[in-house]
Amino acid sequence: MTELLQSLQIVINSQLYVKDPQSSDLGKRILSEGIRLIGELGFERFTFKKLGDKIGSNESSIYRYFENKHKFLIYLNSWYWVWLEYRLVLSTNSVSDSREKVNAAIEVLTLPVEADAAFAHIDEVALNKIVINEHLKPFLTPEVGVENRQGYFEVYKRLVGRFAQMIRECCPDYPNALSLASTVISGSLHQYFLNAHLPSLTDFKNPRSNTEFFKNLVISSLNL
Amino acid sequence: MTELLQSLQIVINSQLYVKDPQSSDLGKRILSEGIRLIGELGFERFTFKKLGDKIGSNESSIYRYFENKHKFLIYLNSWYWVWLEYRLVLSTNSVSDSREKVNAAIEVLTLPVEADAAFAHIDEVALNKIVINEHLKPFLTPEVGVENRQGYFEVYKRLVGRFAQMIRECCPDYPNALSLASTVISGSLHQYFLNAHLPSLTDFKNPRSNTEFFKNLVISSLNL
DNA sequence: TATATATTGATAGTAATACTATTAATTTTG
DNA sequence: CAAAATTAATAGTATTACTATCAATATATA
Repeated sequence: MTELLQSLQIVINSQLYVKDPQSSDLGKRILSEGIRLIGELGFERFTFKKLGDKIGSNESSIYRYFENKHKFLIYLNSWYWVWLEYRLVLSTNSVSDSREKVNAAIEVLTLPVEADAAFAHIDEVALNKIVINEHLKPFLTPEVGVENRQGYFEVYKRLVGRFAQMIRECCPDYPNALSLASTVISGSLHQYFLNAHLPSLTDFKNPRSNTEFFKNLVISSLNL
Repeated sequence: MTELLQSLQIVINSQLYVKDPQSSDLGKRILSEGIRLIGELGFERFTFKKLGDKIGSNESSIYRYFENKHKFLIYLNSWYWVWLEYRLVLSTNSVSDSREKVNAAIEVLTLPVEADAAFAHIDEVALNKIVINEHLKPFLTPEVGVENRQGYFEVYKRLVGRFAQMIRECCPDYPNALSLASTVISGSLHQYFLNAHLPSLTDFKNPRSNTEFFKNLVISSLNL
């Protein structure tokens, strides 16, 4: 739980920012309006200049918080993963049956997000939309190896690792817990994306049916 | 089979190019060196100017074949999907047992690619590497809906649909054939990516173990 | 073979982007 | 109230993703 409590403050790898955006008013406006603007424009069209205009501030001021927009995106994704890990632990911690625990985990990882009043400057629903559309972009660059070594993806790896551990506890002989965990987490986001943009590639009818698909996938893979 | 033979010529949606690159020498050099250069630099750093230099030609000449590099990437991905569909049908057509057919399909869809001498100007192995790294980029843009309506992703959808159909024939009651098909195709590429760049997120040891993971996933989901 | 036509190459130019640098104005803090 | 920190405004740079124009060259046809 120590690890969890540490993350409950949503502490993000300090290499991802120049100045902690959660430490000032301007910083928080950068986060909240940045989330809104990326959701609106998509990440490619989003620029610090547009964000500066939107918050009645200046491009150069935003650069004092984030080195570049790539790191800004990784920051937002990291925030989301830490928050999701926190919700994952909340929902599974008290569940003793290992199979039920895996089911509870899949619900948190695949069901739609609801706003969390605990973090006023972050609209988790809007952030979830960004993650659905953009979560792979931090990875899909030639620098992924270097950035991984610098720990930019630590929190995502921790989330996958935690879910994989639950799978292992459920079924110690299953040899692909990590692959299954990463397939579910990334795959579910992908299904949401397909449903929104390329619906003929999915059977997604509603979030519940998607969750049942992944529950069935996991439970039957583990021969339960 | 008509559909297959039609694709055997690797006919690509003509909206994706200005002038058919398979119709001239320069066009073929654009394809073969373009594949090499994107593989080397990654798609973001790749430019038509650099490609022009590399093939001893000019930026402006490449623009006479492709409107922009985004369409060039979709073209390359489309080429790959048509070729994969062709190999998929070759490997499954003569298999009568529906379960074996699904297994054969998973092999084609997840095992590494080997060079195909039938298409001299395309290095399929290098193209496969590009698809692993970049196949989601055509989708992850705000224009995905429009481009989908223009048929840019037809061949990918046909491939997913064909695999889904095999799943249905294997198990008519299974309600998520499309989701399962898209999860396997996209998920396997993702596992290759993770193995290359973020290996702590996967159990991938070798291509064969990855294929077994997806076979197990499908077969157990279908209760076979 | 001459000539029209299509293809390719070279050069220049534009608007937008992703920044950096500098300095001035404002706010915070001690 | 003065010093320090923060923010805003402006200007500037290199690169990118193109477009436009025109010259050179290859090819097709009469």
